[in-house]
Amino acid sequence: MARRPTVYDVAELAGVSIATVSFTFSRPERVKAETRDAVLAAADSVGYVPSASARGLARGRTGAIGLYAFDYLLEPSVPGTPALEPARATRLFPLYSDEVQRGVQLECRARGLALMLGSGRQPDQRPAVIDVAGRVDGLIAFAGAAAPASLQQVARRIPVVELGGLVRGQGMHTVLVDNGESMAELTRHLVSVHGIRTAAYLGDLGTPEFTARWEGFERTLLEAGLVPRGRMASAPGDDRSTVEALERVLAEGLPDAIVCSTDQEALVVLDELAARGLRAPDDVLVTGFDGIVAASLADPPLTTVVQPMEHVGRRAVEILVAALDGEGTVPESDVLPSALRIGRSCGCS
Amino acid sequence: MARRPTVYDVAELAGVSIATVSFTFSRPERVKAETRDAVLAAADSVGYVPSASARGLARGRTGAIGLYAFDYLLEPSVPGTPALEPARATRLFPLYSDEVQRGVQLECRARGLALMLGSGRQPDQRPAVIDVAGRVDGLIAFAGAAAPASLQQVARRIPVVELGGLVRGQGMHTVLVDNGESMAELTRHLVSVHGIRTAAYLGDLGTPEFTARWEGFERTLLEAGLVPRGRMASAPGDDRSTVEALERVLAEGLPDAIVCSTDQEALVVLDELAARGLRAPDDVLVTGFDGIVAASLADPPLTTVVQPMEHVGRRAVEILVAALDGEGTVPESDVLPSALRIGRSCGCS
DNA sequence: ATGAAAGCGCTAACAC
DNA sequence: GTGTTAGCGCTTTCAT
Repeated sequence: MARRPTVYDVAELAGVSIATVSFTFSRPERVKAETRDAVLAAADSVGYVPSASARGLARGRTGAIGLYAFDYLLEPSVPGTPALEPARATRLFPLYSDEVQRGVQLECRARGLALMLGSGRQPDQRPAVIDVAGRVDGLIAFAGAAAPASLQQVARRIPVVELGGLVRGQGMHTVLVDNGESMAELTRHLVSVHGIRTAAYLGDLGTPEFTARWEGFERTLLEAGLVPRGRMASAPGDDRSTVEALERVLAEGLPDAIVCSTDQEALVVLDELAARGLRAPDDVLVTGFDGIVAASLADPPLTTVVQPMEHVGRRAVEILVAALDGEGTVPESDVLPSALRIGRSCGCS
Repeated sequence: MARRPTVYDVAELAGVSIATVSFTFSRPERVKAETRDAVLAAADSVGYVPSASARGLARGRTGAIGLYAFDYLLEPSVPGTPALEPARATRLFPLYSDEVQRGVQLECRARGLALMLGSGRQPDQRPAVIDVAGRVDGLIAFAGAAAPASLQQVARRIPVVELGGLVRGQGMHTVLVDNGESMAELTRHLVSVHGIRTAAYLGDLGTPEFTARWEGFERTLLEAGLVPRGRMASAPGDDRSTVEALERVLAEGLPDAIVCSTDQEALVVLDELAARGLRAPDDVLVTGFDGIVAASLADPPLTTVVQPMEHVGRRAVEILVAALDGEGTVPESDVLPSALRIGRSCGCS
């Protein structure tokens, strides 16, 4: 590849100084029209592509924001071995994080911001989130995707929005839904409309959002005078953990309902129940959380809590931009509305 | 936000030179263990986040690749006015480009590459693709998303993979399917299995891929001794253009089949036919191209050509990486296999 | 309206 | 094994 032409090449060809070249691009109105034309012509003729690295270094800003996400878990751990059967992986796309990412992308496009995507699985030792943070003016991260300590370190330098996270200090913001109350509402539906007496919970406590869901479930059952079975550990994206959790539930005897912390897990549960000759809602009620596309397409369609996923992503960008403009000194924690969506998996017709 | 600590701060605190700090991160094995520990401790304590701009400038490489995509057209042109009714926009996600992007993302993650996302709609005058190109070591672009001239300019400096584009010179690569033959196969199916006599074509000639599709259709009809109706201009993502194209088709009298250049357009056609009391395949056969998720979910499911979208994205990254490693001096044009997928919209049961 | 020059933070020879 | 130092390409005062 040819050496990339620089401002020096353009300046020389146009017969001006590099400062003039720079001004031509950054503040065209400050340059005489004919000078500007000469510079632009020179730039075109040498194929000038400004270096974002140099510009970023000089300006102290990159003009990009970052999105730090989970490693999908769709990548095979052993190359050549699919981590997930293609059919299932395909059926699940787009997941929660994909829909949120879409919102982030759309908002970035609308604002002319470049978006840097990063995720775990970097080969080196430094936390990958630090690497991404070094490339951008502000960072959005899914809670649980990066170590809280790393994120806090980053937040000391650039604004951070942790999706579904806790605000813990300066420069840290968050966008989320009221997970506890949403899960409580869903659980109340099962109790009051479907009269369940026993319910199992499948899920994880790895993030504040997940914890809130479990607590919303537990609290509601207790309020209804029912005794929740203990939580069975299961993680979205790790189907085996979900299957094992389900097996433990079944070993204790079929409950009236199986409440899952995410749609992704609920869909696995539906599949596994079917494989055992059981069917929702006839044999057991099943619910999810998130409102991903696959949830509505499932048979039966999942009863779930729909999160405003695109909106979550857009809002995160808005908060970041405000923070970059200096308005965001105060940590923001934005709670967006979610909605119960009744499918047939809970026994409703 | 506090001033970001630099190598100088870390070096001072650790009592070493900045070179040692640099080596500690880039080649840890070249540094004595205790020195390394001291540096890492110092870095941690000041919250050091290396500047990718400075590193990129010094190294001449950014460690990121770029993906330049269309502006979705889902953004309202007049703020506040949805460009597309939410229901339809949602139903269509993920589109062809989303699935390809997913492949790019997955491959980047697997390789520890950062991914820079860019698209049109930048507020300034310089082509947005130039801006993205300045930020990365290699660029993937959807054909038609950027002006060919800009892309060629970029390709003189960094390797470029134009998805579905033509290879026009050094540093330009492409990944695509055999659009002409695939469309021909689809058309032959309509002719030989369903015995169509008249067929209308809805689509665009804006990219080489689209042109090849039209030609494959036209050629096949002529070979079968049928006279194709002229192509009706319609663009995916611009629903109004598709609706108008359909109106022109209907004004000429209902053909046996309506062949669309993309699933996205075919889905609009199905909707609009329904709105006129017409139904595929009873009143007219309808086909698409791409194999997006919404195509299989449509009623009736679309007969279409399925592109290996995720694979296209992954392959593009592979080509770029090879080119960056210096193996890619020769322009590559990679043709991936596609497959006819029979739905019910063509009249098959 | 334009130019000179001092950085921006890091890397990589090269010297020690 | 570690330090010195010269850039990398651009922006941005400050002069002119």
